Amino acid sequence: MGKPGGDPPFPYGSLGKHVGGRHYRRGVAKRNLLLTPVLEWYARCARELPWREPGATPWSILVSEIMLQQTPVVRVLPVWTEWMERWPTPAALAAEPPGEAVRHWGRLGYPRRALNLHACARAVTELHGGRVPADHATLLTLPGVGEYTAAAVASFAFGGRHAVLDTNVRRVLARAVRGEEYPPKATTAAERVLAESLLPGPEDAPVWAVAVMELGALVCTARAPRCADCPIRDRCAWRLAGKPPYEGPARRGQTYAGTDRQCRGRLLAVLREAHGPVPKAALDSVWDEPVQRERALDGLVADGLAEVLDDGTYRLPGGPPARPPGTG
DNA sequence: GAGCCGTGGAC
DNA sequence: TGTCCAAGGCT
Repeated sequence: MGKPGGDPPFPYGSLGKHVGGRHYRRGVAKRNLLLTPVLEWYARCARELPWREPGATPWSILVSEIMLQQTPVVRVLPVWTEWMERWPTPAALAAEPPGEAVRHWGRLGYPRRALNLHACARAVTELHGGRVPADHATLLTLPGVGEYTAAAVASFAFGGRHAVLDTNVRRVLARAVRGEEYPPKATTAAERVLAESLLPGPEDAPVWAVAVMELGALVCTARAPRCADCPIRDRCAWRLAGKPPYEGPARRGQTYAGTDRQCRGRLLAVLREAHGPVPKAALDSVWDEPVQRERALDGLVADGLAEVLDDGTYRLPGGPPARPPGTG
């Protein structure tokens, strides 16, 4: 079986410790002029995050990526740490009922990701010999793993060469290359082509990916970019154009109060914090509007985030915690 | 492709 | 206060 979580042939933890490209950038292909300044900046300014350390396993990196979907790093850190202590391998999580993943998801948001991660653990255990797949196409078959996450895991856990196109990278490229303040609402083919064209050689591709993401997260931020601290400010098309404001349709517009989402969140919080099945009255007490409440509750059950018992009580799916022998 | 899926911090 | 945003994915 090998080491828990699998042996990463590529150490994510070494990403910040070299500024590479010595060979490839001498090649004839169109050079990525952003590569050297971004890599140097990353070596100097990258955050120290536990999933980037040398001891990180493919499993721990996969967990971090899914937790980080639409969720800030500072909120992921404590939950990721607890998960890694509790479930250091896919097999450890796979041995639990899915409800335990949901319970220990806490308030990270989008709790179906907890269910996805549990399903990932079982798929890895039952279909892939207990090891997180290294191949991008195989990663894509895992629940909750889409284009971005597959590229990120293949790149950061296994050293693959992929365009890793998250919201940070899209924003950096929109500004630096296209000269626009924000990228389009949905990822376009043009963005993928651009990201592919900027990919350095195999040796540098993973560092480049994490470095551009980090630049977007720390410097080239959505609201108040710190252009004075930017390693590519002299090449940034948007800054050189005088930072023209975003033109286009409003990019958001979702209220939250009173939505089904808020209702689902309230209901699930009750189940998470309970240590056993809860009577329906306990759920009724956290949301006044009955039609919406029933719809939301049915939705949670349909999504596999809750289940009804024969006596009409509700709980997280799959029963109580599985206690190891002798610890009850 | 648009809408949906949580939560909390910043401004 | 309300709005925007945070390492997306799925239907």
